[in-house]
Amino acid sequence: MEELAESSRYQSQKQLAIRSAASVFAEKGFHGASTKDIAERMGIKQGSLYYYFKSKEEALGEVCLFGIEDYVERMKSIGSSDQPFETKLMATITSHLTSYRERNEALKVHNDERLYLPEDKRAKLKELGSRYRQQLEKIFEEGARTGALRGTIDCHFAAQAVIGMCNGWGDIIVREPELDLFDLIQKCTDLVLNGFIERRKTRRDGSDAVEQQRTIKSNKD
Amino acid sequence: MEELAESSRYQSQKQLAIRSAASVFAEKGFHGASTKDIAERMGIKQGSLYYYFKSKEEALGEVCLFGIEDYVERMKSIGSSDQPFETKLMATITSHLTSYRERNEALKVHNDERLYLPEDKRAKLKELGSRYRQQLEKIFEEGARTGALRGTIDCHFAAQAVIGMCNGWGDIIVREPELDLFDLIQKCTDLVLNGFIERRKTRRDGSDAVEQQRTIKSNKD
DNA sequence: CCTATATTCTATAGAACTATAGAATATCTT
DNA sequence: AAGATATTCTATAGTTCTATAGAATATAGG
Repeated sequence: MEELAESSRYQSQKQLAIRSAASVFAEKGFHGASTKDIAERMGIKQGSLYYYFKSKEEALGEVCLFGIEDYVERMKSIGSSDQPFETKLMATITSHLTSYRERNEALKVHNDERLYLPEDKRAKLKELGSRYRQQLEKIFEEGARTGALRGTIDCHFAAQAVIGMCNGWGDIIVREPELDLFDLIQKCTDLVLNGFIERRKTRRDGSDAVEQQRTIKSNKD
Repeated sequence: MEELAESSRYQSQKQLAIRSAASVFAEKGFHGASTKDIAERMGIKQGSLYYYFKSKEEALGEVCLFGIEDYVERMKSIGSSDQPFETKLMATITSHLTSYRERNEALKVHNDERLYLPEDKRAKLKELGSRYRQQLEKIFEEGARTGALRGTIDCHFAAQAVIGMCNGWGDIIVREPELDLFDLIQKCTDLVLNGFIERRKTRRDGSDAVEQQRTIKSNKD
């Protein structure tokens, strides 16, 4: 009688509260956003907001964690699916980029405002992020085992680089609603798989021509 | 007699003020950082800070613009140098990643706190960022012209993706001082040039085998 | 309609923060 | 040393913000 009351109009405002907070945090940053701003966006008075959150930090916490579990879960199911490496990679990139459009404010906040979170939530968020990265790392490791990847690939690096690149598109995706997300997903996947350089030229010597990757001259020091 | 007084101890504190502000902004965010925090990190009292900045926003502005022109300039000189595409790309990645270690707080602030800047500085920063991206885009375009790049590469995408990936390493570079930056630079360059997948298998059919890039199956809809 | 519960409101205490003014001290130049 | 300039300090006005308490209103179920 008190656990789940989905049917009534009661309780239904909590999600609106989280979304309002997310949107104001995204716009003004955590400290720039006042509880008055959030309440007004939600259509209530400043004091009333404390019915939903017992502090501003808690509001940020709920915003940051809102839906993130699902997101990590999705990553996990991609990893354990039966698809070839290329497909898993593309699915990951799809999931990551798409989520920016689906829940833009929340993710933007998640990226920028971690540091204002109370310690426990920050730890949880860090752990979820780490789980997410490890999941992707496993996909790369499997790709390496099955020979889909070049042997020299550092899987830890690879996972981090892909996540970084995807996050780099986050702001742009949020700012430019007309951007063709599917096109972007394909290009990102293509970059990660194939890189940018041409490989037309065939070897002149009779060697095995196992690798045609170009190496780059070090210009260190 | 009033323009340049480099030798005296006067004037020398301004840079410290900017660095202090940068470091506190990076830690706590713009609104989270109080002028008291900044002053204390600098070793002076709160009120004294206003000798250097006439407002907190101005401090943020100086932090964000501090050194950025040089940075964009360096990018330009890379672009106009006489090196092959691969070298230019690596130089870009080197410059970008190295700058995080050199001036970590300032760049972190630059990424996160743009939105609190007064309009004019924000515009300037946006313009500098845009110049930076265009410069990199030109390098890609030249690579495409000379045949170093695959014909299908979208240079605008490419520039943005590389910048995004580099920024993704920013936090990590700042947080982990023991990280081997040169190793990271090489891996990033390698990824962008070659991608991750193996290309060992040679074609069975007698075709020209011009491209061995794998394409990925669309799983849209 | 009545009771219980959920939601919102008003009003405010108390804390923190920005920016300014003017006095005080330090450093430079001659 | 003396005057000029640069830097820092103290003290404070005025503003804004968070969080709480308790009253008021809305909704649900019998």
